[in-house]
Amino acid sequence: MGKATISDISRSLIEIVWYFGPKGLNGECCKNLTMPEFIALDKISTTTNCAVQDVGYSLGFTKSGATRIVNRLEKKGYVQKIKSHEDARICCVEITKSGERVLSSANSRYVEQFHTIAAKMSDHSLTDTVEVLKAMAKALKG
Amino acid sequence: MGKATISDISRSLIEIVWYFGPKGLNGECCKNLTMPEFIALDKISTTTNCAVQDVGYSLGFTKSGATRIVNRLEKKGYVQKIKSHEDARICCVEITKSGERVLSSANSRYVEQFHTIAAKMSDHSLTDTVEVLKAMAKALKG
DNA sequence: AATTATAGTTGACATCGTCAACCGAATGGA
DNA sequence: TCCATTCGGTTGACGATGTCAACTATAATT
Repeated sequence: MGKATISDISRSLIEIVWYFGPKGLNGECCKNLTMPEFIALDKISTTTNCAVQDVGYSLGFTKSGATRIVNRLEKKGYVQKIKSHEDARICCVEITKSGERVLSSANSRYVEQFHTIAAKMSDHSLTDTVEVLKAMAKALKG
Repeated sequence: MGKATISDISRSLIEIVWYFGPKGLNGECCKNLTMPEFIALDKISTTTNCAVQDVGYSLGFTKSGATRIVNRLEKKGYVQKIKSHEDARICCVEITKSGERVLSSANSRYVEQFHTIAAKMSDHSLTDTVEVLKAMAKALKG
């Protein structure tokens, strides 16, 4: 038996990340929406005049990768690209009605998954758990 | 401006997952080790007579995918495959010295990243945060 | 002994993101 | 004003990664 080389916190974090990440949840947050698409769609829905590159920034993709993921979302009918009036180089990406439905549905499913897990954490209240995760997410940006 | 369609907890969880996941941390937990490889290596290092499929199970991969990731690790010199004596169909995957070094190094880097974030969470002690994450990881398996 | 189940491998394939080269539009200094 | 540069976006070629289905070999069952 090899000794357990990695620490508890690493393993816990990785398990969480793997479970809620791109490969977990059957590889899709929602029917027809991968995790990066989920993130992109959220970014688009909360950003006015969202340029293609803005999507790339929030995902850590190159501008090429940004174009590709936006195109995929467009093909699925969840967003549309509109040339900016102020600057003709920029494409403003906007979420469609269909996109909003899918985003909302993905969110529900994601939250539901989280609640299922949180319900099993007998030593921690849902509120506490949520607070820690929110604080952690906030710390990522600081 | 589209209304923010998704809930805080979804967004927080996703941000964490994205940051500590396959795409975050420069796409590699450690030089020359992707996130699935990290997980596989940990599984291998803590499992006696680890079959190729066992690696697949812990990642949620098909047996084909398991073969491929083990082969990749073997090519990098981090594991070796040994035919089982009891059952000639089974390949026991074992971590090498080099593999242990890399795993340990990836772990350090991962823990360090976590501590950097945790240090910024002024409202939550490191201990509390760790406890919540451990409990959450445990709940995933229950 | 013949059938069936299991572990693993492999070829063909789809997905996805990067890199580098490119286009067109904006901008700024001579 | 003209030209060089910068900037947003797109595209072709590519590499990485995982699945599916077909296959081999070994074990277990009947």
